[in-house]
Amino acid sequence: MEETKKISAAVIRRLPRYYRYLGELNESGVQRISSKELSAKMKVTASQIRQDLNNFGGFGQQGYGYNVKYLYDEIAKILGIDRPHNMIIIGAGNLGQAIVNYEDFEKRGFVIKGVFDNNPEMEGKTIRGIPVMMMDAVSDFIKRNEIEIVALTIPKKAAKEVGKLVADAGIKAIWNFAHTDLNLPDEVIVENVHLSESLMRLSYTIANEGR
Amino acid sequence: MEETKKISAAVIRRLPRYYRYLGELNESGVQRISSKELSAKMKVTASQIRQDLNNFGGFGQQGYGYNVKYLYDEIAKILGIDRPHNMIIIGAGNLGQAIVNYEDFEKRGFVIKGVFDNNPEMEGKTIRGIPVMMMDAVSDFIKRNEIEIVALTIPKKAAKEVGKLVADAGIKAIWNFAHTDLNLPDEVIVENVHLSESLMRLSYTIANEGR
DNA sequence: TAGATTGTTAATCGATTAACAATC
DNA sequence: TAGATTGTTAATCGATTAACAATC
Repeated sequence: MEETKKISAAVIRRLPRYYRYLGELNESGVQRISSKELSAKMKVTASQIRQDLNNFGGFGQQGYGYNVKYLYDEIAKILGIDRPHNMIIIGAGNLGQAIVNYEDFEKRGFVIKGVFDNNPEMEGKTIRGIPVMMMDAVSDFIKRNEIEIVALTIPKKAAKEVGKLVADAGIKAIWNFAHTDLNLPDEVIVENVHLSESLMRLSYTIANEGR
Repeated sequence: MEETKKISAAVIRRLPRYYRYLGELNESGVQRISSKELSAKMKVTASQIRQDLNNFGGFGQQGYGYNVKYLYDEIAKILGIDRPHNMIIIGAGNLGQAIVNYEDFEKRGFVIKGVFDNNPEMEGKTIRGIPVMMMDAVSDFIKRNEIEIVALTIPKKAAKEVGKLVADAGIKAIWNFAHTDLNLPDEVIVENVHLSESLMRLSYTIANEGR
């Protein structure tokens, strides 16, 4: 709530990657690391690492470097993954099922409480033990189960409408896999995963390689 | 091959979004649009649109704006999606199947020629008519079928090794869904889709909202 | 203590926005 | 022609890198 300075999107984009590397170092039993060593591993400058981290506090120690486990835990706090987040999936197609079945999200505290679809044949089924429900139940479910996040894995055509529906139901954030922008009020957080755009960037690089 | 000036990653990141909006305008029968109108729709500045496009050429006309269909086609060329790209999927799990079943990629010219896995039970099966083959056949298949792109939808543990395998087989680009960096030679293009990092960024925004 | 490495300020580099002459 | 809007240069803003004093 204090909100001193605004953290740039570029920094936020890098944070999960730091977190991943620190997690791996921690797993391997590494206890300390300097920005220089980490920079070599991650192929970024040591200066950038120090600048990025110092947006959030002084986590290191002169002459020593950073304690891996400590920094790892601090970044978890910054990322807000030091506590669970309730999530539902809307769209029980292949992609929705892939997300449900990918257990690592749950390990990170993203708890999938339900899956929703509008195909009556799916009703009553479960995916990895999680019940599939019909769309008419979604608003109620969000309110009663303190759902913070909706993963939208439905076709583009329906996405704007369903986005509005869950926004009205009080969802905090939408993880949007539909190939469209949702155009919701500013207080609804939207994180887009546009796979087709990613594939086009790849194609661009192929077409224009030679760097 | 002429390679005049280097296009920044920021511009490339925006190109597919322009392409998407222009496609939609074209579908709706809109024939011309000014940078100002487009900027209002896309919520970017008109200046940025003009600057971005002028990296690749003068596609507009003073006093008129841009011809939607023409610009759409030109961006397709820039993105290299004016010709087909052969692709294989390695990893026939939920995510791999989701990509195979998502027909829009094929519409854009990304032709999936095969799916590979190391689970013997999958051998001989097909997904949307595309055969699932075993990993020992992958190198040969790449060479014989002019495969340009590999989508890697396998667990992190195996990803580096398989990445090296397909790089050695002469693949141009890897669309990497594994939660790891591949560390391949520079000539191999890697486009990462790290879903867990996307979800953490979303979580960050929840934890630090109030902008 | 001497050496190492952070935290932070300053310098550089690059990207975005503004402005406007060119021109359709 | 007059009005509109691009293409492009200049100004601003922000992000990255370099440098180094502080300090463990």
